[in-house]
Amino acid sequence: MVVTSLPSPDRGIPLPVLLSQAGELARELLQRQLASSRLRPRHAHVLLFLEHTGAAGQQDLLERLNVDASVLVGLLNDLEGDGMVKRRRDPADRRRHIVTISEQGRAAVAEVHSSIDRISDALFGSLSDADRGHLHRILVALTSGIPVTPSACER
Amino acid sequence: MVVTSLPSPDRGIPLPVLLSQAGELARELLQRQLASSRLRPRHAHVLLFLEHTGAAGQQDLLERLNVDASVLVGLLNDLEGDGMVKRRRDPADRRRHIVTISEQGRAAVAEVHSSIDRISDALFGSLSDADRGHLHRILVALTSGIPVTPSACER
DNA sequence: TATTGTTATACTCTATAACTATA
DNA sequence: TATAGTTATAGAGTATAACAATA
Repeated sequence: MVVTSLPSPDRGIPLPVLLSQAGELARELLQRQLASSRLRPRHAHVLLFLEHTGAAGQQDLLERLNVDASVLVGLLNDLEGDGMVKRRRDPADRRRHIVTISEQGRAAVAEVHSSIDRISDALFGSLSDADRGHLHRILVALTSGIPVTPSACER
Repeated sequence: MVVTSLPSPDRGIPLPVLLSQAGELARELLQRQLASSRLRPRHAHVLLFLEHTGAAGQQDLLERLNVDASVLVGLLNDLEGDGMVKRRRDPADRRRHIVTISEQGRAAVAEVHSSIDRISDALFGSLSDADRGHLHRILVALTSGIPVTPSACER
């Protein structure tokens, strides 16, 4: 008997695919948990980033959050309309907007942390503290590599 | 001086948010790497799942891949149109479709593995083998919990 | 001429509801 | 009556391109 194609060894679901699927899972839970507020996951990301940077230019934000400039404009319009962030011109370079988080924004981000604590249990409840630590350390390493340069994966 | 609101302790970016962002990163790289073929990430997910199950009902697929039934129909139409999967009625329950992967589908999924190997290096190149192992084990644990029950995160 | 931010628009992805056929 | 699959359609999310202001 001639075997025309070798049976492919089952390598299982590859790591990047698992990561993508787990990320969707986390995003979905977060979205559902935030639904009661008027925040979507991206809004939460902006607030969380501003919480520990205090202020940032829009370029910084879109690079770190990996969103398009036009998308960020919409997010900031929403957040500014609700008084959670403020935009002001950078005196040193009047093209730039410096985005800051307001007191109201800090209050909202505290709620976000509470929401996230709840889904953390649902997501990571089965993980040991050590595993949570591992995961956190690894993900920080991965996401600190953002933004993705298009050339990063071209052969 | 009266402090009207306590300075919120910076807890950093929470784990579910990091996971969501890392997942988007992986998804984006995968999408870019698959762009040369006619496959999108979801198509690849279907093929990868069928590769190691051989055959599955559409209900199994949509639960495992966490996609809507109508979305799955479109994906399978694409894949079947390209001869990568086949649908046949389940004789035991003629409502069900049993989906199988074809030889051509197995060839395509081999290409997918190659594509993924390339982005794996870009994504996880900075990680030790031990960390990759940790991550794999943890993500398998997380994604095996799919599907998400809506009640899972409701207080 | 390049960069920051904005707007308008088109495209993709996904979810919802109604439908067919089988059980 | 309930379930598997399909279709059509609307909504959300995102990217693209043209623009204004500033460097």
